[in-house]
Amino acid sequence: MRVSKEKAAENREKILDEAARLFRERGLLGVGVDELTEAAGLSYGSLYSHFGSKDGLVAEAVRHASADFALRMKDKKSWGAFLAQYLSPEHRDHPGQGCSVATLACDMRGQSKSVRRAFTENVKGALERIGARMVPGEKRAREDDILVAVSTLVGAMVMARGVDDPVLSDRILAAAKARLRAAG
Amino acid sequence: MRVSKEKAAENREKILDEAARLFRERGLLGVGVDELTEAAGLSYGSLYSHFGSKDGLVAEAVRHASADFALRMKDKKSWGAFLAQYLSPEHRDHPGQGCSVATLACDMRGQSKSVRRAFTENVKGALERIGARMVPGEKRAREDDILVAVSTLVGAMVMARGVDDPVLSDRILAAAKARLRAAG
DNA sequence: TGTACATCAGTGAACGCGCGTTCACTGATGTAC
DNA sequence: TGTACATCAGTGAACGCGCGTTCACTGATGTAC
Repeated sequence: MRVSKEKAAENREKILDEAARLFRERGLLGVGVDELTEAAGLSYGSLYSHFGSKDGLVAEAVRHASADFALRMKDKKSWGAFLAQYLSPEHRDHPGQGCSVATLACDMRGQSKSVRRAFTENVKGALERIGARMVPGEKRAREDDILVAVSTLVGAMVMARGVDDPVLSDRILAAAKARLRAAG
Repeated sequence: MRVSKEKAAENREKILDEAARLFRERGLLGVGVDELTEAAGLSYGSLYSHFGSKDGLVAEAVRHASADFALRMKDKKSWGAFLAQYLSPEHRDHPGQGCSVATLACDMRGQSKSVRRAFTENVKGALERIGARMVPGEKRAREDDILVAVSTLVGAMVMARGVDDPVLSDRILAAAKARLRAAG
């Protein structure tokens, strides 16, 4: 049945929230449309009213996930505080609330142009936000320094999540943290 | 029909070769058993004679992919030669012959214990082989330096492959190369 | 060396299952009069 | 303000499709005598 415009906008936002979380937790291929809409308290048909297709939802959810993580990191203003949070076991163990670049980079394989474009925007946004934190005050960090720092952050997180050995996983995060602290 | 032991061993190896390539190209979820066996010139039933299940094949193929890449990099003896090859656009554009850690790290999400264990062995092997190249002669590189170098290599490759913007992609590789050259 | 037969690598029809998508339908919303 | 009705967000049965797996079968291999 029809619902009010306010309720419809709420429902759309709820689907995006759940999609941004579930896609980061289990990957773009790992979550089906029924589970996405059910998590938002709706039936699967409503996804097609709002987004046209799963691919359409994915493109929006990728952007939504990036905005969500940026918001969560907003209070980590210093480079040290940002690093400590990013390279923490908590971030590693809760990808659903974490960095969308680290969780979705590998999922870009075989995705549509619009999804890849959304992901690329996420990367550019992350470079900008992280670069702004690397040097206090006006002086901008060198572009290469930012690229290398983000590569190290993402690589450390991806590997720490991939390995089965908790000791090695912790060591990967700690090593990256120690190194990047010096770059700030 | 039954085939000779030599032919059976050959067929098994052919399946592993194709699986190691296809899994790196399109992900562990991106290739089905019919395609895997067809690429090896066999029918899908034969996979179950050799490996018991797709999961069984995946665990062996993950190891196989790592050994394949190690062999391809064997002649890149110096740190500089290794870096130039690893962070090249050629490596980025041909994941099927490339580093299994960079291609399969994100695919570990939701995999079985045996597959994750095989992947973790790959990571440890990569750390050892890369560490050996970082410092010429006897002196061993510091453990943290190796962990950071591998994180940066993997992160740069994962991001360079994920983004849609070829200029940004090249810049990610170049920045990591310039930085890591100094660490060698 | 020749024959009989047990072994087993490989085949492919058939299975249940979950996927993304379509579309006729429902009924509250919001508007026209 | 009250009534009639067009709109459209949301529903869920049904679709075709591809997946991983099972299993009865085939027939060349390799062994026992």
